[in-house]
Amino acid sequence: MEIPEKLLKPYSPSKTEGRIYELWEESGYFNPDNLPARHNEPFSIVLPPPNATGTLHIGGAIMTVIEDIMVRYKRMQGFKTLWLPGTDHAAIATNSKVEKIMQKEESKSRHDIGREAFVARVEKFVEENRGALKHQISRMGASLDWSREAFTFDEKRNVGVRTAFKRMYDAGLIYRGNRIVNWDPKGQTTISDDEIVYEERTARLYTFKYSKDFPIAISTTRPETKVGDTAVAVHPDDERYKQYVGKEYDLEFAGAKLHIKIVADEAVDPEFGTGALGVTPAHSQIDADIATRHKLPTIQVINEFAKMTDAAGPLIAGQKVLHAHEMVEDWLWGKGLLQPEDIKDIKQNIATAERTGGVIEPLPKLQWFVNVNKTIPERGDKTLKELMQDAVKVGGIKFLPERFENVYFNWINNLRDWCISRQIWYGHRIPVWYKGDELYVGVEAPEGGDWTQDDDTLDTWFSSGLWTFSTLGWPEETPDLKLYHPTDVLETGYDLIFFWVARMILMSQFLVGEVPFKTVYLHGLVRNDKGEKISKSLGGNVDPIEIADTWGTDALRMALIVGVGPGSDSKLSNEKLKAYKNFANKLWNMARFVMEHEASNAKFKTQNSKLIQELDEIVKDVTLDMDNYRFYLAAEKIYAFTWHEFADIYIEEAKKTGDPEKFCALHFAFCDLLKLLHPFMPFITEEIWQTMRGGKTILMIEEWPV
RNA sequence: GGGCGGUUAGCUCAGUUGGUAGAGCAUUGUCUUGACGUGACAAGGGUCAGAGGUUCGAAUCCUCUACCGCCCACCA
Repeated sequence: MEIPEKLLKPYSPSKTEGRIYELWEESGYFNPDNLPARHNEPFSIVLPPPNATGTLHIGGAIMTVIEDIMVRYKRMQGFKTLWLPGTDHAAIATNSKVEKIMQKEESKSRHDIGREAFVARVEKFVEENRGALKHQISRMGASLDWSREAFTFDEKRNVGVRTAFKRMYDAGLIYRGNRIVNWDPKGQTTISDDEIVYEERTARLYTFKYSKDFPIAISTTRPETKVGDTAVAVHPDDERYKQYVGKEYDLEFAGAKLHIKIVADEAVDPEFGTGALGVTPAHSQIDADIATRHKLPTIQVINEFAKMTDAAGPLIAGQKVLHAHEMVEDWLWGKGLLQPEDIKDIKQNIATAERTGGVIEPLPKLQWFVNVNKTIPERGDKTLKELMQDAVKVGGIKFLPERFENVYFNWINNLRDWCISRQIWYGHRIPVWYKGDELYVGVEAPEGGDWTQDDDTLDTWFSSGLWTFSTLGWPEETPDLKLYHPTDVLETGYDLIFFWVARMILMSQFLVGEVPFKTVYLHGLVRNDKGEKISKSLGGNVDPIEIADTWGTDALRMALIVGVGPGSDSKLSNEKLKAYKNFANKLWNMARFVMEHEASNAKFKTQNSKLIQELDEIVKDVTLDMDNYRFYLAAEKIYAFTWHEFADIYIEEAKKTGDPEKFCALHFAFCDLLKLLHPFMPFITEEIWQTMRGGKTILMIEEWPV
């Protein structure tokens, strides 16, 4: 056989990859509707939608690669394989990113340009980014069905979100309530419990009495909030304070008039500080809980701008929280209520907002919530919490690695009602309209004038939670939805268990009445040579496209996969990339050798060939690994066999003996090895296949060897 | 305060149900052999964190300890 010119030179990814991806796209086989008839049984994965804010980072690359491996494997096995792409509008992330850009470039805030102009601006930004993102995902070799591409904020998904809201509202699972929320003064919005990042800081713990006459000393790190106190709580068994429980005191503290009741509550730790807790119901979740139990009044003394309200009293009203802190401290010194020994440094976890870094200020606010503890008659009187537990306990969802199931259950046990309304502008507007005292909830705006829609938008995870079925056409009963839902595998990073995996289970269990997926494969974080976290926010950015340019996409894929089991963090090093780049070239030369020595006329008996016997073993072994999601092992095994058995032993042997039967066996085995390798190194294997077969068939849909 | 993960060759990591340790890279030596020097052959290198236990036998199971890392939690 004549050897093409290109095989005489080293393998060139840059001259190959674009052309091969086009070949695949033109074949139409990314779309399961176009697959040959043997592809019957469905297999589906939805791509975790990358944020439309930016470029593909290394975490997005590993996600893409793992899923592409699964999908290519299943497609070759004959499944009607759908891998559905999309992007996430990532409401809060995008909103704050555009705000940052505007602040930096024009020193303007979103309030300066108004809602409409701001949203238009964000949409423009998103449109520019989405195209780039698609290109980058394709560069990884992703065999995604682009004809079904979705966006969490497109019209169809919008209908899905409004429908979900309406159905949950009608079922009493969504309610509007005045409760303590996590307020981010910097981002000017509420955030959910999961969007809080705790930072350890040293804080000063002050111990003092409200006034000379008050019998009990309290401890606090935030004296300025004490103007909002309505009680002092002690442990019921605390002998020191038993005589005071039930008594009430009127006093003046830092210019504010307080009415303090002494209450006994189990939540108080008698060992901490003085064992007495000044209860500030408006600005602490635990205090709010105590206040509810003891029917205490709530006084809001801090506003949305982290300034003291008028209720804080004339001394500090209008002051910023930090300044008020100093003023109250000064007041305490001046009144002789504080001595140097009353101030201690303690370690404290301070709550900050994930996106803006702003210090969270708990505030009472009228917001929308998802009730996770309400029983649902149409779902067997279970609560959302229980439905989420059932999905894993009896619904058959398996986590990989299994240990994350405990993490999941632990999260559910601690779950409170989910605050879903946000005061940012970019996102799904809450489908609620008001007219006077009337309230209307609907998929579309109510008929007639005078209705005003709720200003708030929904938590971005509300729409992400619908992703497995909103992408398939829900709420319509589409053929796609019937065929591909529940999806087979959900593959994502373990850091998204709470944000996303749990929310998808919640939404699917209630809205569709089934689990959203059967297996959850969780990948770890990719770190650099030094073991540091590679992330956009921390700098030290590693661009997967740059790596693919330098080493070839196939080498990058192998480097990301080999030796990296689910759930474990990994390191990406140049040594590893080099090793697999070399492997690609080795494979290239094997192809040349096999083609040069093709002995198509020779007869050979496979049962007599040791190579073929060993090949059978490796096929069985690798197939078992693939079925059990051990891609890191499968890849390594094929690599080792191809190089160190097939090439080092069998090619050398054939060279020495010149036996035509041996060359024939080589040819046969090499074709199977290309198939085994294809999910991992799709570009070079397809390129070799095309060269050997003269473009007659396409490796992507060849049958997986058995 | 709970929970989880890690600790195996210089480096990065495998080791699926327990049977006297493996890979890649790195190091050293040999090979200017027409598939490939991005190669081949070969060599060196580990008391599998420590202690105890179960077992005929443990890197692998159990207990404890140490260090590193992560997650969760309403100690104000």
